[in-house]
Amino acid sequence: MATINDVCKLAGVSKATVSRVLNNTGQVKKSTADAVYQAINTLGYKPNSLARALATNCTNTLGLVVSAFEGAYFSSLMRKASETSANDGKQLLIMDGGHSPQSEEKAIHSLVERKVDAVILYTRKMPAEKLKTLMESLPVPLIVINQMVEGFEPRCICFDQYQAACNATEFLIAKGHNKIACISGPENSVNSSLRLQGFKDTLAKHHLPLCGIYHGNYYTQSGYHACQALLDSNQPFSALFAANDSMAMGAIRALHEAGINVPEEISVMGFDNDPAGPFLIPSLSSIMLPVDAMAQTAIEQAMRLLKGDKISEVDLFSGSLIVRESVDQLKKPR
Amino acid sequence: MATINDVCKLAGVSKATVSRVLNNTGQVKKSTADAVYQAINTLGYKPNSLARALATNCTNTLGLVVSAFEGAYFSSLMRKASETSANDGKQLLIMDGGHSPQSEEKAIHSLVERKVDAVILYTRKMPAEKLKTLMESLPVPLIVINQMVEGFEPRCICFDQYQAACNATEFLIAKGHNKIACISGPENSVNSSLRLQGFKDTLAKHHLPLCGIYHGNYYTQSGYHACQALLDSNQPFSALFAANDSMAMGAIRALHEAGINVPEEISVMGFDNDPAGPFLIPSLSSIMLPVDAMAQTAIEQAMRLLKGDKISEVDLFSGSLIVRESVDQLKKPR
DNA sequence: TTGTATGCGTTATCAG
DNA sequence: CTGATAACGCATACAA
Repeated sequence: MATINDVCKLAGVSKATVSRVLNNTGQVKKSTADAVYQAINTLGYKPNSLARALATNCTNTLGLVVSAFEGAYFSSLMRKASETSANDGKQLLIMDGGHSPQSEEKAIHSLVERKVDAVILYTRKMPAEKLKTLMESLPVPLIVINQMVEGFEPRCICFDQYQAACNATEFLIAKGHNKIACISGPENSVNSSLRLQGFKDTLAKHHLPLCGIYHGNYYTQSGYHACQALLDSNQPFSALFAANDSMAMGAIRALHEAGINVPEEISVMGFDNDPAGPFLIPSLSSIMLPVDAMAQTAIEQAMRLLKGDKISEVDLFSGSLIVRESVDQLKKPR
Repeated sequence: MATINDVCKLAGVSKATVSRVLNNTGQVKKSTADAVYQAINTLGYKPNSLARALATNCTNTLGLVVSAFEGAYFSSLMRKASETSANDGKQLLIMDGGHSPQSEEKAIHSLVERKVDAVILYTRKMPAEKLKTLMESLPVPLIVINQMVEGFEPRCICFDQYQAACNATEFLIAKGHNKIACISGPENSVNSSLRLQGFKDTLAKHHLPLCGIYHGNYYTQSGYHACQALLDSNQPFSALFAANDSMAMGAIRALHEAGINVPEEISVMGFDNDPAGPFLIPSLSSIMLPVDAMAQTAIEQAMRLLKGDKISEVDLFSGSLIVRESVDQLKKPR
C-alpha cells in the first residue's frame, strides 16, 4: 500500500503539501497540485483512514446496533439507516446486539472503541436506567430507538406503542367484537408492555372483559403455541390481537389446524405491517410502523449532535391502521 | 479518554510496561502488573483501537457486505457470521451492498479503507471477472459467498443451486406432475440461471414440456404478478416451481384470488426454506439452504487465510428437500 | 524485569 | 505558497 510519503517523493513535495491538496485546506499552486494528483493516481494511493482518524479524532463513521438480526422490520431499519448516513457522508457500521442487553452493551463498546462518531441503538430490552448511564458515560453521542430515557428525550426516537395498540383494539371493537383475546410480547419488554396496556385499557374503556392473555417472544412459533394454549383454555373469543405479525401468522396457522376459519369465525389483528402481510391467506390486518422515518430521524439527530447543533425532542411516531382480510365484522357469538 | 500515558503516570511505570501487561507479551513482575491493572481500573482506561491498529497493522475486524438487507435469508447469514467471527475474536462489521454490484464494490472499498483484516462478500449479481479483479487487487483477502471465481475456488463458498433445483423438480415429477410452470429469479443473476437450468434439464430428462417460465425479482409481489401473468396465458399446469419462497407465497396468493386451491388443484414448490414456510396455509414445501453453515465456513476460510494457512477448496453446499403441504400428488389433469 | 526510542500514516502548527 | 516538525496512542526492538 502506497503511503503519503511515496506520494511526496514521486511528486517532489512535502507531506504537508500532499495533505493540503488531499483535504483542500490552504492554498496550493495549481501546478504542484496537479503533480500531486498525478502521483496519487499512478501510485493508486488511498489515505489510511486509521491514521487519519487518529490524527483528527474523527472517523466519519456511525455505528448501529440492532437488538437482533431478525425479520423484515430490522431489514428496513438497517437499509434506511445505511442509506441516510451515506447521504450525510458517514459510513454506517452495523453490529448484532445478540438479543440481550449485555451483548448489546458489548457491541456498543466495541463500536466506541472503533471510534465511531456516534452510535444508534435499537433495543428491545435494555432498561432505561442502563441507557441513561450509557448516555452519560459514553464519549460519543448515543441515540436510541424504541426506548424513552428521562432527561435525554431528544436522543430518543420512539413509537407510540400504546396509542397504536389502542387503535388496533378499537378497530376490533368497532367490528363488533367483544370477546378479544391477546397474544402479547415478552413480559420484560417495555414496548411489549405498552402494547398490552393499550389493549387492556381500551377493553376497559368499553367495559369489555379480558379473555385470555398469553405471552410469546415475537417469533411465529410462539404465536402458534400461544394460540394453541388459548384454544385449550376453552375461553370463548371472536377476535385475537397479536403483538406482532409473526405471532399473528403463527396464531392463524394454529386456528387453521383447529379447524377454525379466519376471519369468518375468528378475526386476527397483527402489528408491524410485515411485507408478507398482503399476501397471506387471509391477508393480515396490521398496524404500520414508520420504521424508515424513525431510522432516518435517528441518523439526523445524530448528525445534528455531531455538528454541535442544539437538538430538540422529536414527536412520538405514530402508526396507521392497515385494514386487510383477517379482521371481519362479528357474525355470530362463539 | 484516558490514554496509555495516563496509566503510566498513575502506575509509575513506562508505556512499554503498560503495553506488556496489556498484551501479556514479555515478563512483568507481579506487583508492577497489579499496579498497572489498578491504574487501568481507576482510570477506566480502554486502549485506542485505532492507534493499536495503526501500530500493528491489524484491526481484528472482519467486514461483511451483503447484496441487500432483505429477508430472513440475510438475517441468518448476518447472525451466524457475526457469531462465528466473534468466537474467533474478530468483530464483524456489516455494510449494505445496496443491491447493485457498483455499490457492493463501494462498500468493499470502504471496508478495506477501514482496514478490516478480510472481507466477506455475499453477492447476487457481481460478475465473476469483476470478483477476480478484486481478489487480485485487494490488499486483504476477499471471500465470496454465492459465486464461483475461477482460480480462486478456495475463497468461494457456494451452494449447488443446479442440483437443488433438479431435486425440487424431481420431487414434483415424482408426485405425478407433468405440466410444471416456473417462476424464475432475475435473468441476470448467475444463481438464478442455475436454478432455472436445473429445472429445465430435469424436465427434459423426463421428456416433459416447458409450460410457462416467468421471471420475478425474488420479491413476493413479483411472484404474485408472475403467477397472474402465467394464469392469463392460459397454459395448463398442475404444479409451479418458484425460485424462492417469497415468490412462491405471492404465487399462492394469486392462485387463491383466482379461485384455485393449493395444493388440491395446483402444487407449489418454493426454495430457500423461509422460516415462515411451516406456518403458511398451506405450509410451503421448499429447499433448505444451509446458510448458517455457509456463513460459518466463509468466516473460517477467512481466518485460515489470515493465519497464513493454506486453504483448500470447500465442497459445494447442498440443499435438502423440505416436504410440506403445498405439494400434493397429482389428482386430475388440468 | 523494566525503560528508551522509534515507527505506524495522517493532520496541523509554525516558520520560512 | 511550501516545508519541517510535533502530535495522535500504541507496539516493539533494543538497551540497561
